[in-house]
Order: sequence, then structure tokens, then C-alpha cells
Amino acid sequence: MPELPEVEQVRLSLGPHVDGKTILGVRLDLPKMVHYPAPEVFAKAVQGAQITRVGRRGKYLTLHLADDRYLLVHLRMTGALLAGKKGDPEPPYTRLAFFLSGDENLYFTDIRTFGVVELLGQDDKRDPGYEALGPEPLSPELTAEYLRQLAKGKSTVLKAFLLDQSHIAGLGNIYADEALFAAGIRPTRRVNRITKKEWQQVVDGVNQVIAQGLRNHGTTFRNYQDANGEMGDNVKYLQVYHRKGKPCFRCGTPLVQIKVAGRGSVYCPHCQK
DNA sequence: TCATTCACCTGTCGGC
DNA sequence: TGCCGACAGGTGAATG
Ligand SMILES: [Zn+2]
Repeated sequence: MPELPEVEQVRLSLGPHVDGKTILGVRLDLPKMVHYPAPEVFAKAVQGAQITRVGRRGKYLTLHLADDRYLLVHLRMTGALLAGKKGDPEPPYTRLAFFLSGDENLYFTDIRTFGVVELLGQDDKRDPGYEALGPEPLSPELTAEYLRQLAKGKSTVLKAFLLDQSHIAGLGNIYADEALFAAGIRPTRRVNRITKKEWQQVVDGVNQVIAQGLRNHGTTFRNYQDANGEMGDNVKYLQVYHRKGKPCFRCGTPLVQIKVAGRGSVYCPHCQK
């Protein structure tokens, strides 16, 4: 259930295991996770390809190949990319296995099986979600003015607006709630009634919580792990997520949980306006 | 066209 | 203890 900081940590931890390695072959235990091309075609097409580097955009990982093609990977809710020594038992819930040159393999594990992989060419605009991604947190493109313009004429609630990956790339349920707490704004506020000053608070809140998540190698609640099977430490620093009924760290008021945009959302009724 | 809800899966937890 | 619904770091399709 990785969001930007978790996916970035996977990218960082995966690189040393796969950079320069050749894909000798694959085993597709759950072919439906291969969205493009058809699984049989995919299996043949990646054989012999050399991985040059691992990239990330929003919650997507890109494994670039020497011939300018790339594997586009989305971990969705419970996906993980794990490196494992040849000869060691494969990790549980392995759905796709990539057999590499060298002494390790790469396993795409996924309890809920929502994860996706595609093999794309450099100019393949085939994944609409990937193509539509908005600016990254912590980038100069993410400004109060950008968000204010984008929200003009929209009637959505702020949290749904933040979760839309075409607005900002990489926010998910945890960091959206945390960013809203940092910004002092309720998840239910209509975006067309957010002031210029508040949009700046949103930008600052998003950047702050994402930077903290990155520093702590992500948030592990239940399943998330990086390519080495390491957990993230950020859970200790969460202010509101999963703290329904507990006292606000800032004011002591019990935190409230409601459903917004179909997701559990926790906020402080005193600190967030 | 836009906003909201549902469906995709598997596992876990709380209430009865 | 056992069952059963609600829920879980996400996202596109279906629906209104
Ligand atoms: Zn408070």
C-alpha cells in the first residue's frame, strides 16, 4: 500500500540488486498482473533484456532496459518487489518471478494481487494513469497558485482533490490525512472555498509530510517493505492516520474518523478548520 | 463532463 | 469459538 515515500524507498533499495543485471527469464504465476503486452508476449520480450536503472514517478516504478524499453510497475495496495538469493526459498505471495544474471532473483509479491506490470517502449503513451500524473511533491511545479487554478470551477472535497494523481503525483491515504493535519484544514472542505493562503498551507503540509516520510524510509503499517524486506520507520511520526479517538498531539481533542472519497479519514476537529 | 461509488482480491479484526 | 461484516498505504470502470 505504498505511497510516494515507500515507492521511493523501494527504488533506492532495489537499484543495487538489479542495475546491470540481465533478465534470463520470467515465471508468471499470476499472468493477469501483466497488463501489457499479452503475458506470453511479455515473457518472451523481456528475456535477455538488461536492466540499466530504476526510476520513479508518483507511485510508479520504472525499470529501464538497455534498449530504451522499460518495465512500468505499480504496487497498488500490497505489492512488493523483493530481491532474493538464488536457492533461498521464494518469498510468500510471489506472483511474478524475474530470474536474473548474478546470484539474485527479483520477485513481485502481492497479497491482494492488484499490482500491475507493463513493458513499454520509450514513446508508448499506453498507460493513461502514468501519462496524466501531476507534479511531484517537493518540486518547484507544486505551488499554491497551480493548485488554486486547478481547483477553479471544481466542487470536490479537498481530500479527494489531493488523492487525484493527476493533481499531485504520489499522495495516498496516509500522507493526504497527514498533510491536511499539517495544513490545519479539514478533508471535507470544498476546493472552491479554499483561500490562497490555505493553498500555501496545503503545499507546505504536503511537502513537509512527504519529506518526513522519505527521511524515515516510508511508513509500515502492515505489509509494506522495501526490496531488502526492511520496514519503514515513519509510523512513529504519524499525527492522525489510524489514531481515531486518540488525543490530538497538538491540542488533546479526540481525533475524529469519517469517510471521505471512500476512504477512512482522520482529523482533529479543533486544529483543522 | 464531472463527482461519487463500486469492483478488483486476500487477510485481519471487532462485534455478536 | 465461530461467523460475518467492515476495513485495509490504490485505481479504473461503472454509475448517477
Ligand atoms: Zn488538535
